[in-house]
This record gives sequence, C-alpha cells and structure tokens, in this order.
Amino acid sequence: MEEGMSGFCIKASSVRGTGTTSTTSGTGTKCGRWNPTSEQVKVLTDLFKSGLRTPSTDQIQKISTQLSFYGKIESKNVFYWFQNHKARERQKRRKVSIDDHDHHKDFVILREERISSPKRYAEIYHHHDDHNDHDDGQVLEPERVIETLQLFPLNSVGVSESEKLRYECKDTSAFPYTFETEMNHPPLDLRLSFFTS
Amino acid sequence: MEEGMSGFCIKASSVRGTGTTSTTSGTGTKCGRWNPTSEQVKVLTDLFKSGLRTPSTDQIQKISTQLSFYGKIESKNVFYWFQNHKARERQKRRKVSIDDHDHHKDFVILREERISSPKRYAEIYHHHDDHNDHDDGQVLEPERVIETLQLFPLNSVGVSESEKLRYECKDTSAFPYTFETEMNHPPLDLRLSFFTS
DNA sequence: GCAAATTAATGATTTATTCAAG
DNA sequence: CTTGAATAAATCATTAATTTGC
Repeated sequence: MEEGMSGFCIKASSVRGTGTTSTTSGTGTKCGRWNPTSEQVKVLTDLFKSGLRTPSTDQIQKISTQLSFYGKIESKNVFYWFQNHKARERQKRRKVSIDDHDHHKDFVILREERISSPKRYAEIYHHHDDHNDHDDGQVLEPERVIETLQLFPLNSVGVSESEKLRYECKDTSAFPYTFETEMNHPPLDLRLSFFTS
Repeated sequence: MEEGMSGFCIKASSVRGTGTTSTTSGTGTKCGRWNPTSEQVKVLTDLFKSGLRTPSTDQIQKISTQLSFYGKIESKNVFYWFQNHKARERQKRRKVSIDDHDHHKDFVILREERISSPKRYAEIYHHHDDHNDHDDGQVLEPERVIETLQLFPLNSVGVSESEKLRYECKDTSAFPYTFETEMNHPPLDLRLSFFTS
C-alpha cells in the first residue's frame, strides 16, 4: 500500500522555472513539493484573513494564476494550502480552548426536582419524564437487552481492546472517574453495562 | 455562545430558590443548564456517529440513565442535544458552502487507484449551461468583476504597478526578498488582472 | 563556518464523516 | 438503504530550521 509516490514529479511544471524556484538551498526546480514564496504566502494569508476558506474552482484558478507571477505554482497547491491552513488554524484554536475542564460540580447542586419540560419536549415526550436524577450509580431497571443493543449498535462504544480491559478494571470500582488525563476514552461499555442480571 | 435556549430555567427556579437571580445576562449559564462532561459528549457523539439521529423516548431514557453515571443529566438534555447537534451539523454544512462564496464545486479530487494520472486532484468543468431562470431575482453572483472583488475583498489589493516592475528584476536575480524588510505588501493587484474576456 | 543529525513546519495523501439524491 | 459529493480529520512525507560536533 505504501507505494512510494509514483513519479508524478515528472509533471513538475517545467514551464516556469529556469531554475528560479524557491529559496536558498539553490537546489533548483526539484520535482518535489511546492515551496511557496513569501509573497505567495502573504497573499494566501490575506485571502484567508479576508474570510476565504474553501475557494471554488474558479477562485483557485484565479488565485493560482495570480500567484504564478511570484513563482512556480499550480492550482492544486492553492487548493491544498487552504485545506491545510484552515485545518491547522482550527486545530490551533482547539488546542487553546482545551482548558475548559471545570464542568459539572458547580451546578450539581440541588436541582434535582423535575423541571416541567419545555413545551416542545413535553409535547412529544410528556409521557415520561426524567427519573434519572439519582446519582447513586446503579439504578437501572433491567429491561430488555435487545434494546440496548439497538441503542448502541456499533462501535459507539469506541472502545478498543485496551479500553475493554480498562472496563474490566473499572467493573468493581464504584466510580470510574479515574479517567486518564484528558478525555482519553470514557470507560464505558454500554453494550452490557445496563443489566447486572 | 448565543444559544437561544428558551428560558426554561425559570420554571426550575420555582423550586430552587438559591438566589435564582438567573444571571442577568440572559445567557442563563448560572441558572443551571446542563453542562455535559467530556465523557457524556463522547458517548453522545459516538451515538450520533453510529447513526442515531432522533432517539425514541425509550432510547433517550436509557441514554440519559447511562450518562447520569458521568454527571448530572436529564433526559431532556439528551433530547435537545440530538436535536441541536443534528441541526447544527446541517447548518454547518450549509454555512460552509455559502460563507465561502462557494457556488459550484467543479473541483473534485480524483483519488484512489482508478485514475491513471497521479494521485492528485483534477479539475472538472461541469460547464453548467447558464440557466438564468432566476425566479427570485437575485440568485447569486453576477460573476465577472464582482467575483474578483469577492475574492480579494480587503487589503490584499493594496499594490501599485511599481511592484510589478520589481518582479521583472526578480526574474533574473535569485530572489527579490530584499525589498521591504518583511513583506509589507505583495505586489499584486488582483482586482482587474483577471478577466480578459 | 560547515554539514550531518535532529527537530519543527507544512505540503500532499489517505481515510472517515456528513448531508442529500435516487 | 445505498451511493455521490464534498469536505475535514488524520496521516504521511519532504522541506526548512535548528542543533551539534568538528
């Protein structure tokens, strides 16, 4: 599978070039990957800052054409650049906002009383209300295993073998809050956690 | 953030009485809205990924019961979570398309082994025949120049012709990085350089 | 100063989702 | 329920920075 790049470097736009290409190394037009000039990066960044995130074909074409003025470039490079930049910006943002860890605890106070359901919810589900306010852990009425399976059909448990092992461990302990550093994987195997029977 | 959140916390306040001040701001954060733990979100997300969209009453009941193991939760929270998540996923998709001025994607990435050409993307021009059957008058872009403006809305256009001359010089010299300590403004005026047609 | 070795950035691919037609 | 379009996430791979020893 991991075949090494069939030589598509051949296509390497020899058109532009004259060994100009990029950057210091002097290694001229390597068939390798695009190496943007600072002007190109500047323009792309400006466009991104202006709100452009996933340019259309036409836009890519135009951008590419314009940027070719500053050096070798292909439209796919523009395409990829926006993909990567968008993804990595988001990623960066995500990392920053990972500190929000103090949920719960505060509001765990005394709001156990049943709140009259909002209209819509009540309309649809007036038949039953929440009775799961008991936080004493095991409270599950044995019902029908089958439904549980329906409910968590596939990998919803997102647990690999290792997780299952962890589940075994957690089995006895009352509270598995021993979760790892982050949100590694909640120790929860819903497939059979219901019915102790 | 905005989070419309009908203020059903008010109803709850009738019982709680702990300074139900309901947090002036209207955000109602303090009034005790559900604040899911990462484990809860994980499970819900997994369920969603597994294909669950609108859980039935029973399912909600069970999910809620399970998730109460990780923290405070009510069945209505589960109900709303699914509703919101579904809606926002859809919304997100829509928004991305529109927000990016992303009218029509003729841009596809040919992947896999199918294509003889190297594994990269290829452009496909749908060549949509302009049905100008805009029933509501303003369908979309009047193409042409306007699109260019859309494309470079802000300051990315702040350039003069002189810069272009500079490019000429660069042609021979390895790199014109010399100018402008950093990259003050890339010599580029995209506004009208495009459409020769 | 300079290169080999190592690390950090980032370009390019692959994989897994999502919604929506059919 | 299946499939197509279009990502976004995750991953791979290569180039640039940098460190290090000489």
